[in-house]
Amino acid sequence: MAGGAARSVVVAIDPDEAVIDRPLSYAAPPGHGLPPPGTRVRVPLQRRLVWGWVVAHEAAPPGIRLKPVAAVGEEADRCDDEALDLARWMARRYLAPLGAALKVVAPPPSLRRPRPGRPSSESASRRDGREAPPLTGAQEAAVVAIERALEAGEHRVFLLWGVTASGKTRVYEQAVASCLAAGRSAVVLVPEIALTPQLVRVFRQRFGDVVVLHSQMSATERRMRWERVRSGEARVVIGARSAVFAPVVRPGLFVLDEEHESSYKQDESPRYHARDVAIERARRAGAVVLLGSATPSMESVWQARQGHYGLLEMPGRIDGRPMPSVLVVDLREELAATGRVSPLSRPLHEALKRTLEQREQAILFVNRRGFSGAMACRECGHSWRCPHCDVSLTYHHTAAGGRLRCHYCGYETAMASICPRCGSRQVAPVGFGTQKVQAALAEAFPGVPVLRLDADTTTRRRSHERILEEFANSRPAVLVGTQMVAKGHDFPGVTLAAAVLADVTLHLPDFRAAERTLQQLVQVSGRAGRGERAGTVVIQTFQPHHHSIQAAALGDLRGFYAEELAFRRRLSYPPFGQLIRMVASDPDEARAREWATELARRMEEASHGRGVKVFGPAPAPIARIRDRYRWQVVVRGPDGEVRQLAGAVTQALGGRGRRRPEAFTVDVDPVSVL
DNA sequence: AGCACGCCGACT
DNA sequence: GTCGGCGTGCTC
Repeated sequence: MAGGAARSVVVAIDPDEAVIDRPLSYAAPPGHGLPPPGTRVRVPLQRRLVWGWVVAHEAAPPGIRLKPVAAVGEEADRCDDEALDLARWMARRYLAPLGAALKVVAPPPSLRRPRPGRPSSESASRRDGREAPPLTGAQEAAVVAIERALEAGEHRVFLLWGVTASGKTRVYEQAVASCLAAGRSAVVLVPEIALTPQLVRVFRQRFGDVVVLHSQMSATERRMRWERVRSGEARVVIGARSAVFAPVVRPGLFVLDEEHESSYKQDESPRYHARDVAIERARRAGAVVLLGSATPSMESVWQARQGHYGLLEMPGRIDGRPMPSVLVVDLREELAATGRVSPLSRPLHEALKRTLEQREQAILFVNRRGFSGAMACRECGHSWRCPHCDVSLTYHHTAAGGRLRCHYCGYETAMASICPRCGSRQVAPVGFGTQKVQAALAEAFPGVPVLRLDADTTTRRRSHERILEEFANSRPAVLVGTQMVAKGHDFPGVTLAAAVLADVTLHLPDFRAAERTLQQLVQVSGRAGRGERAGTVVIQTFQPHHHSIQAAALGDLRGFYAEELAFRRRLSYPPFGQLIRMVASDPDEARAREWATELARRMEEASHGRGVKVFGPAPAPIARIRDRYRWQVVVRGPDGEVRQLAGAVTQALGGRGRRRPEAFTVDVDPVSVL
């Protein structure tokens, strides 16, 4: 480059190719100008070539001979300015590397050139005009409010707080129709796409060309669908978390169904929350966000109460159907009366019997997969633990006999019959998981189909759908499962829903424990009585008077939210303050500990007088996973401020000096501090 | 002195 | 992720 101010490009390296914590500078490719920001480029790094994205231009740093960009990617793989700006926002908002943020907003990699013009296997013709039932008054009111905002083209966020079976899906559907009528596109997010085939069917029938995005797609398929969205050919997208980045043309509406679900938070870098990303995209595009839930997050309820979100309430079920009646079973009394704790208490057994005799269906929610909780020795209390993680092993029934399995690293070993510590043969699994409940049901109600839905039964493709379909077609039948049974299904034949042990989530050392428990119980309850016949709910617990359980039983959500918000305010927890969790992990415990200690010291030092509180350093609640020791620091403080502080401190610490731990993660707004 | 190995920091 | 530099500790 001859004389003058030589310019160079700043490139963020694709984090899958190399983990580089700062962008690197390169000279223009030989014989070309500087590729514009967003361009995918291949650049030399040491002795290889890696992919990255141009993120800026700058004056070439003096005194360094820059290597030139080796190749420029295709125009179709370029990140447009909108996506690039969103990535920059995410990197700041979540203290994530820009490369990681770009990875999720960029066009998915195209392996082969997509054949143009060939319609994708899923595309369907438009079938508008389906006979839809008329809207209820509450639905109508909600739709009108949303339509007004859409017509005005203004950015608004609505919280659609409707009890289970109040018909929220119909509101989404109408909102999408209005959005399309306004010439704009809509993105509908659901917690897990595999669990919502019904929603997809309804939307296909109504809107025809609906693009579904999910993680089990091949790369080619994903790219083809993505292109159809970007071109404006498809204007309705349904998908899980990552679909929030769908490159819709003129976005007008973002819907988040079950907005309180923690699956909207990505648990790897960039640790974004789809709700926040949707709101940010909508703000930039002048679009509407519709957050729907029967049990909204504390954050959204607070925003609505502050008047920042419009509140749309639907307090009754469609067709005036009654809310189910709830029975709380005190397991302490069961224990006293029967001398043991069975997953099926006498009242639950009775309720199941009635339900199955009437050829109706039941759903049982169990908090733990596998057969039981920990394996323990009755004589000396010894419990079997994973040699690689600080957790108990869980007993599973398999074809190969009893196995003890670690739910964190997958370690597995044969079931023991003798205690290694005291030699006793009195060793048995304690507590119960989905497998044990399934077995107990099969024994108590021979001949009745008992289906199980959990992480162990849904490893294969489409297994979710198959299990749910089989359940839908069997009467009587029981479905047993982990949280996935509670998520938004609409089985009109279900008249009984039960939480087998409601307390489990209450014991977690997490400030959201009460909120989670309430949400789970209300969602479980919501599965019962959605059809013609009224529903019954059974909640089994050792703490029948806990406010989460009482609120779920009485349906007193207002009371619960008021109480819980007061508690959060008192302790400056979200939504009244922001949390950031930082975890250092390393095979060498001292290294993890020392890093966390230095981090806490610097945070403490920098936080003076800024209302920031530092917790730790402390071993993480699960202090070791896969032989990595984990030490954490949690900071809490005013929104934004604490983030800025954590950003500055981690960056300073990341410089030279102390030996870095093998992994160091920063989680802004963690869903749990576990 | 010469060399293998593991650890650590840097990568434009 | 992957490379080279360097210190440690062993061998010739």
